[in-house]
Amino acid sequence: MALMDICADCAVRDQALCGSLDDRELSALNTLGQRRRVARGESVIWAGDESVICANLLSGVLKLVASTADGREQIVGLLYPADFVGQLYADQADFTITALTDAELCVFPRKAFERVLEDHARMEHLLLQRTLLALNEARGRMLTLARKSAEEKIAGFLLDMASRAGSSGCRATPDGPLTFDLPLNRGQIADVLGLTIETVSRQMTKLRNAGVIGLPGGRAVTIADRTGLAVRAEAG
Amino acid sequence: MALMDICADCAVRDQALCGSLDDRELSALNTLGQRRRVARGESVIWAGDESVICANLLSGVLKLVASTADGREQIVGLLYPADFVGQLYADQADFTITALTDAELCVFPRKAFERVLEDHARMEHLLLQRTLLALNEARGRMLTLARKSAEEKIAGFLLDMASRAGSSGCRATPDGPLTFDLPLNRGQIADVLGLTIETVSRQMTKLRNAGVIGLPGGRAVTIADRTGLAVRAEAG
DNA sequence: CGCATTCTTGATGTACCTCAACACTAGTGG
DNA sequence: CCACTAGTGTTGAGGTACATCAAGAATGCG
Repeated sequence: MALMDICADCAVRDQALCGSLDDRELSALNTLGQRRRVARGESVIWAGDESVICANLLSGVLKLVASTADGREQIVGLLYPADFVGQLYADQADFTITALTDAELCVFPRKAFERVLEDHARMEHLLLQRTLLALNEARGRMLTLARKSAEEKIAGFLLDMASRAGSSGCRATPDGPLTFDLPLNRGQIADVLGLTIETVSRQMTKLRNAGVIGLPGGRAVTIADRTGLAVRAEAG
Repeated sequence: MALMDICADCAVRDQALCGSLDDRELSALNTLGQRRRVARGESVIWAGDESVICANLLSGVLKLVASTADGREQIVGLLYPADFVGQLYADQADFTITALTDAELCVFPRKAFERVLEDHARMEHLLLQRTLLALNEARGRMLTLARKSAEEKIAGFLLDMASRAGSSGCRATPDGPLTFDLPLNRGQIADVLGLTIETVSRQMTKLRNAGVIGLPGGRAVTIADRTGLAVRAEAG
């Protein structure tokens, strides 16, 4: 049956909220869910619009953007595969959600998903735990945004991205040099860290000149001296 | 019975998470809960310590503080009566929680409270909704911290505090002058907004000189021109 | 009243922003 | 294969908002 197929070949079947459901329960969600591809740069949800959909992210990276009336922007969260997308129990969306890379979603009508949640305590419990984690992360980020220097912000960000890239590759050498591609361009990094493009660029070359990282070209970064980076992330 | 008494005279019985329980269910919590008074300045939970307790806040205001290794601090949240206090499903506390005013708590062992939550889907649901609200607020605050000017931060903060003070008093004149006491001193306001004491002070007197607010003395503030304040909160 | 704390105000410094030019990369079509 | 272009990243010069350092002034408590 076609409906079952969309979960059968789901790359995040076990990591996403759906992981809490058995095959029988999953079929209920199946009738609601719909696969959707979005291109890099395309928005999934606009701040201010009615909150009608939510989704599981299957592949790609999304950004969660808050902005002022006069157009200043701040990325308040990044969403990775298996993350839950959207605002439940809210009439309006507070943040704009846009694809940073081509991405694939499993989209649900918001209200219908909330109803499913009501009947599945384990799934709601998982969502609670994720939300608590996200809240802690957001609060940690408040400290970074408000109190850390540009150098500390960049160093911390690169460590974050490295651990994320490293975990998926499951490297044998946790302390050796690691090279990976950033999913964000300089402007987006600036939007994450509350800086400007120029400051991001300058700090990156400063770290390269210090021999702590390498910048082989494109969006690639190599972590040459992880402890050096960690030191700069903590005090500056 | 003495156990029942601690809920019977609870000031936040209906607003707190317990509001989701009927009298019978409440007695179960009763056997776990314990009233505790804390003095202004006293800490309830320390960052890095094992997360062994949680609580409902009955009266007073608490601050949630994140800090760097070298002592820079950021208040990442304020807790008011009926708010839930503590970190569930975590071994360690990530933030220090300290009383800004004398306060009263209804304290529970964390693990025991988690077990109660398991059996009471409605309470867990309430907690989820609160957590989602807190997450949205934290994300909004990220925009403020990273992208707004000192004037915008102060104006927005005063509007926040005014609406909080106004709502409890249930004023008849939403647009007339409103006077209230800030629960925070200048240093704490600075810690909330990611500024310094001096900048907070300067911006306050600037707003007073502009006729937008009055500073009658002590920690009192009067909102003289709410729309003027709102304008300054949005663009500056 | 006297002492400690908090708040205000001033002078100076600096980290980051802004504006501007240039270099690199990648994709397109001749 | 190489110009052509648009997007992205780098580097420089200069400005500014806020921090820092340093005195006083006001407040509040014993």
